Amino acid sequence: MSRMHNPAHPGEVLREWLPENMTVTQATKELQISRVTLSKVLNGKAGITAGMSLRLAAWLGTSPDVWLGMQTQWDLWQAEQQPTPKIRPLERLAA
Amino acid sequence: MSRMHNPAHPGEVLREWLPENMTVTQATKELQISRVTLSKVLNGKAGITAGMSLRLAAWLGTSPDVWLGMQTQWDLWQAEQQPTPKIRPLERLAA
DNA sequence: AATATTGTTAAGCGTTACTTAACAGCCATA
DNA sequence: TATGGCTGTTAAGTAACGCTTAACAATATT
Repeated sequence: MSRMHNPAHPGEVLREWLPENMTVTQATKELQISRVTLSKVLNGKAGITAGMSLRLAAWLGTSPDVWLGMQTQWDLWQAEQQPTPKIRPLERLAA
Repeated sequence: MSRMHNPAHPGEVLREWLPENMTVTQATKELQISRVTLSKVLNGKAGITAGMSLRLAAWLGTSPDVWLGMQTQWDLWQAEQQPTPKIRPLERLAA
């Protein structure tokens, strides 16, 4: 029992946080990153790093954990989709 | 107001989860990774990836989020220690 | 004493996030 | 119409990181 739905890529969510009229170029000036970097994030071609989450948090007034956590969940789901080797649970001694 | 203490590296925490008598070599056989990989994680010379967190979860009977979340918090703290560019908060229109 | 096993370091490979340069598409203005 | 400035995306190059196998010194085993 865990994540069952493909979680949205953080870039998709980020899109919704940008004001309608705001261009990518404008946003990158505020965030002080290159246009390319933001473009790739928005298109799901790059992930959100810790540093990026700090920038987003400072700019959008959220917690950094929101963005980084989203990325984490996405990474996890991706990893879950790949065949995992069968690992036998460690037998712990009862306390 | 946020993280103020240097969070422990996930590898340090992982150490406490390994049974006293268990060798790194043994653990890596269970986890099906190389000795080097686990060694580096335990010594804080590598992070815990999504795939690794799944392995640990399967083996130790925890949620993967525990390990990946720990890594996330560590990454965030590291990023916070570096000088962040001053970003002016986005002025949102009142609803 | 010789051999095996431990954990770590070295070296190489593949992936990814970042940058700047280059590009095609759109819009304004001369 | 052309021309120049803007848009967002792609191309190319660099640096960092996680992973592997090979090699090593130190310790344990036979």
